[in-house]
Amino acid sequence: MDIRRADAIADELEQLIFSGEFVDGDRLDENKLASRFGVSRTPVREAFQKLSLSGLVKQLPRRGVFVRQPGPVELLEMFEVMAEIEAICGRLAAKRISEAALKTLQEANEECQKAVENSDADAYYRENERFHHLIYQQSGNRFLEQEALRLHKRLKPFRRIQLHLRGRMKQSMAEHKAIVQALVDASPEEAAITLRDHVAVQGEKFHHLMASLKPA
Amino acid sequence: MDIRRADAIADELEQLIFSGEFVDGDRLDENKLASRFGVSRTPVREAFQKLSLSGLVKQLPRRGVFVRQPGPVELLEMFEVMAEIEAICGRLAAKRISEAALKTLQEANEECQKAVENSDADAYYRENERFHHLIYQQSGNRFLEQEALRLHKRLKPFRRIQLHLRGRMKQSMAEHKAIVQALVDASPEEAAITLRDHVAVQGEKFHHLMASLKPA
DNA sequence: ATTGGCATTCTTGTATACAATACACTTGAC
DNA sequence: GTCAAGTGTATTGTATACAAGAATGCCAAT
Repeated sequence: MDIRRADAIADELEQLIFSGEFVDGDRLDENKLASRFGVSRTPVREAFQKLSLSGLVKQLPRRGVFVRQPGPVELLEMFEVMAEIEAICGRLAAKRISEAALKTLQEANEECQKAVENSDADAYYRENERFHHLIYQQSGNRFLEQEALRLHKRLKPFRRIQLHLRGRMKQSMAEHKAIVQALVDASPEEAAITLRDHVAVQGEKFHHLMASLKPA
Repeated sequence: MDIRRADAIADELEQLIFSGEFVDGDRLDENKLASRFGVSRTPVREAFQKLSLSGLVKQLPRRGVFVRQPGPVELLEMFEVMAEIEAICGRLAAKRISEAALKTLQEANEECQKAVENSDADAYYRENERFHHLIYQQSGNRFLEQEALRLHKRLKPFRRIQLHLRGRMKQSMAEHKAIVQALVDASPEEAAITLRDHVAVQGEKFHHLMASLKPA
């Protein structure tokens, strides 16, 4: 086990919420979770603190903690913000990216391409993530990078779903090409726009997907 | 005292760090703070969790928690992000702001003007905050609003300092006018640019201030 | 039958006790 | 005299014990 169990438990709980074991509105029982993880309530409570700050759970005083999954509206809002954040990263990266990083970015993109050809969704997902993280990094603003990573992580489970939509991976690749081109050309506004659209479309796809599932 | 002392302690510690009682690198002693607040270590530790997630302190496992004030570089990065976030709020608000909110915004701005005429820095600070919060709100994106508020709060102690620079309030007012005009005109890009510059200049001013103080 | 009040029980929030690790100081050897 | 190793102390991390508030169920009254 880890040195600091409270942190490990926070991660595990996060996974459990992402995986759907706990859904919106569920109360997280301190005692049950404590015995489940084989620890006392103390580290479980410390984990709750962390989760509540990330927004995954909500603490009602003297009532307990409840998992709080974003609804369709909030999700759309989050994707909108993600799109804008990535646009900022792109705008700054276009001005600041190094030649070496540009090369690495192109490599990551080629790996994406290969994954598309092999219809390997997992590989695509992995390389796509690397692609985006590189752009965050090349914004040259560590604070921005951290914020982007935070939000990216938060949207992870929702982004994954819409990857399996027909033709999405191919379309996404075309968008990547445009993004790389903008960075090569060192045109900040083009990079911002292409990245914004690239992410915004994810939000919209997801929204459509939700809408088509809801009436059922 | 409050019902939930851990939260109250988190707030108090935040204030203590902002006020400068604890400076960068200081170790926060659980026992000392516990007896200082008249509680046990438990609520103090819970408060630490919160603070570490906001980035005000850093937890080294088995070593303790240390206050972590951003250095000049990180501060500049944070202001850069704040500028971009506000630009986004402005762009969206220009499209979505209601007539009523526009009126309220103009009122807040007039209060700012009065404060400038009276050389009332406190009043200016208060109304300026209201002005910006209104724009966050009128972005029509609650999630974005929350994020903007979070960062705004984080930068509070640093923004306050540079308000006392000569002529800053007057210049700031001119910028406010341009922002309001852009929102009235419903021109998203103009709103984005004016807001970005308005905030970015704060970061630069602060940076200059720091630079002029550092050699001492 | 439904509603209001009381009591019981369960859960959260805090305090204290215990365990384990890191730091400091001392002591001894080279 | 300096460095290293070991012991002791202090501090963190976890478990348990206790206190206070909230939820639930039961009983009575309308």
